[in-house]
Amino acid sequence: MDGSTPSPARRPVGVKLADVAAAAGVSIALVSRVLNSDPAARATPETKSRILDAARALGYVPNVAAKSLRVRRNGLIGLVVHDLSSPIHLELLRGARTESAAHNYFLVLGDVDELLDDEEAFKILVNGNRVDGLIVQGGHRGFDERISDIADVLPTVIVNAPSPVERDRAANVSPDEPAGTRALTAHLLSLGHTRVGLVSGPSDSMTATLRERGVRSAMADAGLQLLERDVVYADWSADGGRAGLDELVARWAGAADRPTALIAGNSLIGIGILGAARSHGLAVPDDLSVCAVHDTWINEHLVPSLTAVSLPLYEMGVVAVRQLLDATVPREIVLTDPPPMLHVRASTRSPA
Amino acid sequence: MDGSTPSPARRPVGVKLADVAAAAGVSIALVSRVLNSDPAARATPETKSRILDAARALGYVPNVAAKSLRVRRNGLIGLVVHDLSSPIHLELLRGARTESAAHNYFLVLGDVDELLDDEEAFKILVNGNRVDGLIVQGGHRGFDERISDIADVLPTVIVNAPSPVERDRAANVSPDEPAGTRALTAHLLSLGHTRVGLVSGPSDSMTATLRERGVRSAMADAGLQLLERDVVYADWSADGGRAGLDELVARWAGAADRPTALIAGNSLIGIGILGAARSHGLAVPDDLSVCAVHDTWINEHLVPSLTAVSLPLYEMGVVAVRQLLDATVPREIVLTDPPPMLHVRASTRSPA
DNA sequence: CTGAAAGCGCTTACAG
DNA sequence: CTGAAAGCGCTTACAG
Repeated sequence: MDGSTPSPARRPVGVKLADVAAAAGVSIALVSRVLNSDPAARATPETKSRILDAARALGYVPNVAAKSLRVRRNGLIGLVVHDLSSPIHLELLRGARTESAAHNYFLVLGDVDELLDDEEAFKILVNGNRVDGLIVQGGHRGFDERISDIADVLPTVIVNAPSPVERDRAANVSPDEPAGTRALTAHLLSLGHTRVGLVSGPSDSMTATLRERGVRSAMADAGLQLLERDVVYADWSADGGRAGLDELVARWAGAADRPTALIAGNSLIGIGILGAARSHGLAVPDDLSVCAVHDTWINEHLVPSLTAVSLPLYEMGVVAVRQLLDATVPREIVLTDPPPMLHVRASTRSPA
Repeated sequence: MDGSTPSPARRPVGVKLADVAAAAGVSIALVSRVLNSDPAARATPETKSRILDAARALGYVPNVAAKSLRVRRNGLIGLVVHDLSSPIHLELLRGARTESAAHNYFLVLGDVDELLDDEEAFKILVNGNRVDGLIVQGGHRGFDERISDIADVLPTVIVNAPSPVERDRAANVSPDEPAGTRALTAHLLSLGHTRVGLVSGPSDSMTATLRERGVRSAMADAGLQLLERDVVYADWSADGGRAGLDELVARWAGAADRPTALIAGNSLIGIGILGAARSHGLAVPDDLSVCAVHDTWINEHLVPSLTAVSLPLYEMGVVAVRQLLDATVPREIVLTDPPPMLHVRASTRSPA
């Protein structure tokens, strides 16, 4: 709630239960029961429809504050993410929003960094009965530590990245990360590449670790391995991808041999690699194949268009909401369905 | 509020005013006054700090439902947009979110299409005292008609596109659209182009009309004009941009002359044009300069990188929230500050 | 200045 | 089965 700020003009009070009751000539208790289709309420069909008609005629809509004060539930789910400008979070957001709507819930938006900065906002959101539950995006250095405080007081679902909270206190919903990079690696191997490099996310990121694991496992399956000198860690950004390739190219300078294909830890890194490759005079895919985790609409429009694997991020939002609303016990869910889907585009081909 | 769906486990009730009052040995009325820094409450400094200490020690956070039932205000602003996946809406969302947070308000998300489909959700959001006010994105065929219903009961700010609602009932915040395309046009003219084409948005879009007007006015200033055969209308999408260029190229087939530069109605259209140009064997910028409205991070990474003008969308979100929270009278605000900013990149150059 | 009390609009045991 | 009444946790005239 606010405190400091002037407020919008107060609205006129709307139609309330008492108005409907008066119009229908019954008690407000009965109206409440009928409107909430309480099975105990067995008013005659005629009375029932009189109530329903009156409610409709008056345009009755329950006052959400009064209702939630009574039932201790307010129809709001908090969604707390890292960075709204990433296309990744958008898919999550869309999934969560659609599923919430299907349950007549609305989504309240929070931003990790802001919540860390503004303790008051944090408390209002978490302790003020502001929301019925919270979906938080894990994998943020500073915020991960606070998740446990949240889980103390609110049903909590951590999405996107495993977090340090004990398994029985918060649910966890994440994509099958290794499966995604496994699919990318298998694709490259099937093209005939035998030496594959990785521009990973930050080395302390659990998500990055899982993705790297997928690459390693697919390589191992083929009797190959990911060489240490073919792996570099970078920010989850285009600049990170650019710096990552710069670093690899520097390593290649004195070497006899180099990878013929690169996997990017996410699509932003992939975009950065594409740009950096041009700077270094490396033609993609002729000199170097490139592919990335996350399929966003932009991949299609890059030059060359970017081969990528899509993770079920929309579904992650959907499942997170379901877990919050339906589940009785916190669970750890790895989304294996739909499986990661490979979108082959122009940035990958057989090695020269 | 929900009705149909099982709900998350009820949380234990938290610390309430009565607990603080008991701990401090005063009435709950006094606690309420001190905590809300009611100037009338002149408890001795000692009492005051006893209250404050007790509240802090117990971790008191006001119950938002009870509070809003009393004061008829709930600290929530609804933001209703067309399509969450567009980078344009994201900037608006970010601005609105940040400014809301500064006022201790949270944002509740709505989707235009979904609200049109789900009348119940619409009523809860609009009539159920769910939010204190609504920021809606104008320019949506179906939804624009509903805005007037909303403005009847809720403080309303229309952003992004002028809407048919009478000026005194809803505020209006939009960028200076003509100024944006004027800047693009002036840029092209300064490069030496004299015939400029336009792949506009839909012909029935007010935003598209305003942007077209900017092009015309800048051309007129230079004693030139935008020819009808150089204008084509398209969806606000990459596919639209692609179709737009296809159409223009078809027109050029039999013609002696054609534009040497194209302005795209938005960045998605611009991206589509870039792709279509490649298909048609047109080199950008050598054969054709291309630039667009809206500067998003992706423009930098396209090939060639895309010259664009940025509109103050973040600021639009900020101003919309301020208008909602502070203003006493609905206003029509055209954002002239910051002015549209031109980002010159590789997609524009002097004609051959 | 402070406290007791009313009341915001609902739901839900509890009687009848 | 239905209604009268209590109560959810606050704020705010109204007395004192």
